[in-house]
This record gives sequence, structure tokens and C-alpha cells, in this order.
Amino acid sequence: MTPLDLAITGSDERADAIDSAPKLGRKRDLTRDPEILNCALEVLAETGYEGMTIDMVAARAKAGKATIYRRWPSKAELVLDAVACMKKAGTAPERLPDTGTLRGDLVAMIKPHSIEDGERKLQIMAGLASMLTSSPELADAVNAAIINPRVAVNKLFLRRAIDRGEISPDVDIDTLSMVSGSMAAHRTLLERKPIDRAFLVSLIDGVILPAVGLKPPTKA
Amino acid sequence: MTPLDLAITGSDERADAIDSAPKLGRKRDLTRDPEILNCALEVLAETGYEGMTIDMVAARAKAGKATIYRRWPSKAELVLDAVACMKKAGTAPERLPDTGTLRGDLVAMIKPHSIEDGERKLQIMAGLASMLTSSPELADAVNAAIINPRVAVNKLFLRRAIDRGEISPDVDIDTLSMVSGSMAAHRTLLERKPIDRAFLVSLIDGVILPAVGLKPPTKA
DNA sequence: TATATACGAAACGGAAGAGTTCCGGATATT
DNA sequence: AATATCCGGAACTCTTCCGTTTCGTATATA
Repeated sequence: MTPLDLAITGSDERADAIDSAPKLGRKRDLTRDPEILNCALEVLAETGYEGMTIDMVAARAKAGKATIYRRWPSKAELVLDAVACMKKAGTAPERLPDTGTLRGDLVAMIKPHSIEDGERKLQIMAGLASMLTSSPELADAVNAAIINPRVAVNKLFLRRAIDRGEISPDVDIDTLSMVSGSMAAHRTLLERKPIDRAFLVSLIDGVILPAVGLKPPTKA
Repeated sequence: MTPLDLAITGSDERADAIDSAPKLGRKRDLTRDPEILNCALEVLAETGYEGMTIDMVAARAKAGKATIYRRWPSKAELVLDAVACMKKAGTAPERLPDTGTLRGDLVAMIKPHSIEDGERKLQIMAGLASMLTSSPELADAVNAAIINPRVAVNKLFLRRAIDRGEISPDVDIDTLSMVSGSMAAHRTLLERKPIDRAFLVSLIDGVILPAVGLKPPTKA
């Protein structure tokens, strides 16, 4: 039984009692919450869950350890909240391309910012990997924040390509939409090679497009 | 600087001095080495690198902690040796199928033993994931013992298919040969779903074969 | 102004684990 | 027989880290 298992039973409630009398005294600086969570994600990406210490997070956020424990009851919940909050932060700001072709859409997703953000998330995933088996809650949070958004984009592109008649409706959308994410994870975590444009294009032209029966644009 | 970084400098030398006078006294029981290493792999798969303790390994192997430290100078080297020895143990016993068709070869690789063994190795990989970034030696060992053998098999099947004219020589062998392994890792570590026959067949018929321009055998 | 809470910083207590040492006993050489 | 190394087991030291508490200070209400 991992500490995470115990910690997550309280669903959405925060550490302190909200409904009691929170009238007197200095008010909690709510702007520190996202700062602390972001520092937690940084440390997580650099050292992994086990290597991460609350002192590291506090030092990076220039916060006292007591400030952190006043807001999250344990390291496990801090990490879970940090991962969960990644989701909200990442959903809004990107409008998806709609170029009229599947390849156009896929290639248009290759942006420096997108790559950078993706590698960061993969590092976080690696740091949490050993916990995922024993903590389904954390695994679900990782899925919701990191995996599903990417898969959903690919799935949308494939569905649109079917709708416009560009590809056959028989293609295995569910499997194909996970190819690029899986291969990117493999490349970062095991091969330790960068996710550069050439790699992503070779995925598109060497796997995805051939698999749906499209020719890459003039091989030679 | 992780403990692993320091530990691996001595290349192949074992802990004790071999060239001094190892004449007198009771001889070391060399048959315990593989037993201990195998227990280390089991604990590793169950708890991950950080969660694994030398006492767990010793208890499972019914060995004293001193016996382990007499043979490996640190936890880090024990784990590295355990992963490295997986390679030798796994290479010999499988003769590869040669059915005459790419799909035949790929499907023939789906055997209960192979699946079971694969999931065990994926669990070990998950337990080591957070270390791979900071320890290239360990990452290389994981690649040599777990990843490369599988990739090599797929690459061989694809090359044979090209040689017999079954598929075009233009297909991206290097990328395609890593698809199944990456997707299996993703499925085990993140989706936490079993690697069953249906999943592997959907990989073959939904991704690999279409990507090389072959039709799966009668969709409906 | 008096009170109560938040803040950063640092000290503290307790638990867990890496690595060492010692024990009684077994097995080898000389 | 004497010596030296192995064995499993357990006690031991030392470090690290979680989580708590304390302290001086800042900021809120009454």
C-alpha cells in the first residue's frame, strides 16, 4: 500500500476546513498555489517522484515547508494535484489546425512550443512511471493531463479525414491515434534522443500515412 | 549525480580482488548469483528501483545481506547486473518462425510465454523509468536486454518480407520495427490493460500491415 | 490596538533504508 | 588440528527525508 493510496480518499476537499470561521488573520496568498505546483512539476521532471523532496519544491518556490503542508496534506497529494492542474492549464490556448488534408493537419501540429511542452510532460511521466502501477488515481490523472489530450487531437484529425473521404472509414482510429505518443515516449525515455521535426515527420510519412493508405508527398 | 553514476566506473571487475590469494577458506557458492539476481528482478518489477530494498532481495533469496554486499558493492550495481544478465538468459531459447508471409511471422510470435515474459520486462522497465534519464549505463542495459531483442526480430521479419518481394523496399523499417514495442509499453504502463492476443493482432492488422501496404486477411 | 492567521526560515522527531560489522556455524586449504 | 573464507541472520551506524513545530514578521479583522 503506497502513501498515495491512502491520501486520495477525500476527493475534492482541501486540507483546511473551509466552512469553519476563516475570518480573522492574514489571508492565504492564493497566487502561490500555481507557483508551488509548477515548481513541484519541475522537480518531478528532474528527479522523479521518489527523488523529489518537499524541501526542493519549497526552496525553488521560495516558500516555507509549512506553507506547503498548510495547503496539501502530503507529498502524494501535492503531486497528484500538480499533475491534475496540468490538464486545465494546457487545454485552452491551442486552436487546432484545419488544413484540409490529414498530412497538413499532422504537420501543422509540429511547433517548437508543442515539442518542448511534450518533452517536459514525458519527463514528468517518466518520474511517475514506477507509481502508476500501484496508484490508479495517479495513473488516471496522468492519462487525463498528458495522454488523452494528444490522443484526442490525432483521433479528431483522423475522423475529419474520414468524413471528407480522404481515407477509408475502416482504418483503426483508436490504435493509430496512439502511435505517435507511444513512439515519442519511447524515443525520449529509452533512446534518449530529442523529439525533433525530422523524427515526427518520419512518423507521419513512414507510419501514419501509409497505414491509412495515403502516399507521402513524393518520396525522392 | 546519482549513485549509479559513481558505481559503474570499474567496468567488468567484481567486488573482491580476484588476483590476490583466493586459496584458503570456504568457496563462494556461485549458484547463488543467478538466484539473487532473479529475486532482484522480481522485487524490481513489483516495487520499482526506489522502492526496492536490499533486505527485500535478501529475504526473498533467503540470503544474508552480507552475502549480497560481498558480491555487489552497491544496490545500483546489483540492479545493473540483474538487468544485464536478463539479456544472456533470454537470447538462446527461441527459434524464430519463418512462415513465408510477414503476417504469418508476426502472428506466430504471439505465444502465451512470450506475452508473459514481455509483461514482466515491461514492469521492470517501469520500475527503472525514473533512473533512465540520469543513468545512461542503465538505459543502455535496458535497451540491450529488453528493447533491442524485440526490435531486432521485427526488423528481421520486415527485411525478409522485402527480400521475398512481399512488400516495398521503401518502407521505413527502422521506425516500423519499434511500433509494437512502444505501443505495448504504453498499454501496460499507462493504460494498465493486459497485452492480450486481440491487442497484438489489432497492432498487426491495424497498423503494421497497412503501413507496409498489405491488406489484413478479409476484414469482416 | 488586540487578536488571529499567513508567511519564510530553521530546528526538531521519527521512520526507513544503505552499507558495515559481528555472530555461530559450515566448508575449504595447509 | 589450525586457519581462512563462506554462509544466513541480526544488530548497528549513518544519512536522508517526511511531517511537525517554533520563531520572528507581515497582514488581515474586530
